[in-house]
Amino acid sequence: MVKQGSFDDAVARPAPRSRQQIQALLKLRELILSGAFPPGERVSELDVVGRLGISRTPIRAALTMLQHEGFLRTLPGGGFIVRDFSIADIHDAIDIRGVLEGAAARRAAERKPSPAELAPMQAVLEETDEVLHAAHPSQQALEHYVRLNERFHRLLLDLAASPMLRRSLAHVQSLPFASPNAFVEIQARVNARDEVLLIAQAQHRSIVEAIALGEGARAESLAREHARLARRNLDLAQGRLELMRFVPGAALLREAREEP
Amino acid sequence: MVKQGSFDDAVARPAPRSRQQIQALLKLRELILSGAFPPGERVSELDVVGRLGISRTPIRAALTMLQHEGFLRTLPGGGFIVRDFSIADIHDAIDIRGVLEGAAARRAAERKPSPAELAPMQAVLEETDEVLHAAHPSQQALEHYVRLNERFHRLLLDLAASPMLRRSLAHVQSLPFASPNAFVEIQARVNARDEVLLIAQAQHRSIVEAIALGEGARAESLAREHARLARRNLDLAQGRLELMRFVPGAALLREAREEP
DNA sequence: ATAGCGCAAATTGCATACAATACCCAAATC
DNA sequence: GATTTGGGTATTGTATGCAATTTGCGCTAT
Repeated sequence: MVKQGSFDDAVARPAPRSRQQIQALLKLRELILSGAFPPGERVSELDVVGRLGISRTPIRAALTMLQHEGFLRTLPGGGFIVRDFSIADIHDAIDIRGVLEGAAARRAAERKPSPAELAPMQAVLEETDEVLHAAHPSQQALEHYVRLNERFHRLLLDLAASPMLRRSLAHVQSLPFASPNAFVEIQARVNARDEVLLIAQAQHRSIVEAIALGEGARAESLAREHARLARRNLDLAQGRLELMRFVPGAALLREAREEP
Repeated sequence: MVKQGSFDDAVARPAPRSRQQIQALLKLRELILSGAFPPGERVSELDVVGRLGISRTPIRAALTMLQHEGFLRTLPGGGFIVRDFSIADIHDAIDIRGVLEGAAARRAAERKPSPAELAPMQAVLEETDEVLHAAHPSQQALEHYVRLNERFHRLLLDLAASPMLRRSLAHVQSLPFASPNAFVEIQARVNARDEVLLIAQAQHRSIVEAIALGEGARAESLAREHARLARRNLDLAQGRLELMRFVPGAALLREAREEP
């Protein structure tokens, strides 16, 4: 009934088809995210060949994939350079994620899903409640929460039943700091009592309620506001270097320099 | 002041860096859109090599680009297959474009651009008025309108000053039937008196007005509604095969078959 | 001293040989 | 007769040599 997957997850999974390509993609992304290739530095194919011990062909493929994911820019004369990101870029990405998830929530609501269809989300809500209330702050509980959070957002997207929305969101979230879980780690460190997580959970509940009632506009604005929580967590970490280290892709961040 | 381009137009221009890749991409896309490779058919590399007289390397690059553009899907065992699209897919793509352009309009309004910044849009509005009122329906006038329409939508995106929005919209519009100009041709054929174009122009005016007044919510809903015009034009053509031929990418359309 | 020109080195783009893998059909066995 | 297994074929994945382009440096001339 819920026709989906039509648009292919090829954007989400960059669909590397062989072992060498997979290895090259994973290792290279890891190297970039860890700062081994600083932003602004040119990434030469032969350089990567030397570091990974893989021949140029699969490495070129991986470079193109990383370009589509947003980590690399192409140079006019050919070749790639590592992108850098400003805080404004992250704000921007989070906002667009909010717009898209808002659209997903609206479409989910307008489809008026049956209780049976909503059951998986309800289950996530309840399981999250247990995690938040039973367990005291622990790394394990946090990881459990992260998994549940991811599941919630995936189920929301499923309910929207929109291949194009799926494709667009996957594209946006290929940037690590645009994912729904991007700042959970930070928020847990800044606020041991998980206050923000409780707020997030309340928002999840409201979104599901709005969807169940078919209240599209409400669902949309709630989902948008929900994305703002990530911005808030980011702003909390702003300026505190010991926290900014936990921002995904922190190595690609350029601190705001050259202010008048 | 309007920081832009940060996110790279690499998604818009798939950034082929050499002549062979460009040729392969353009010719292959042309072949697919013209129906030379019917939907569902596997596109073998050697087959394309035979048809285009270009070696496998640039052809592989072109194939992956076309996959990212949405025309091809990857097969589990490797290789590509031509995608097909349903009317529902087109509706979906148009809706998401509406969502994104709505977000663009809102952000433009919330930035409260100065009259100087809005001048280019005002100029487009006036020039479009001239085209719509002076000229009687002619192919030349229509082409002029198409150019102006494209300019309007590009300027709107510029005003939003959001790299991520730019990237996402480019991604969505890589599918030809998701572009703002996709159905202008059809509408002109179905309704010689350009009624719909007048409506579109009125909507353009309202959007600019809302932006100028800083009315974000109004600008957003207007832009969304504006995208619905494309849907309406598509629905007008629905079922009339002599019109559906003019839908961009018509060769990739699968008519709704196997209904219960 | 500086600007412009030209050559050399480095780097990407292209082509192709070779390897690995998936697919298909046929044959044999249960 | 159905199922499974084997091999052969087709197709994609990988590596690398060669060509073309770009970049940067040094030399020269003004």
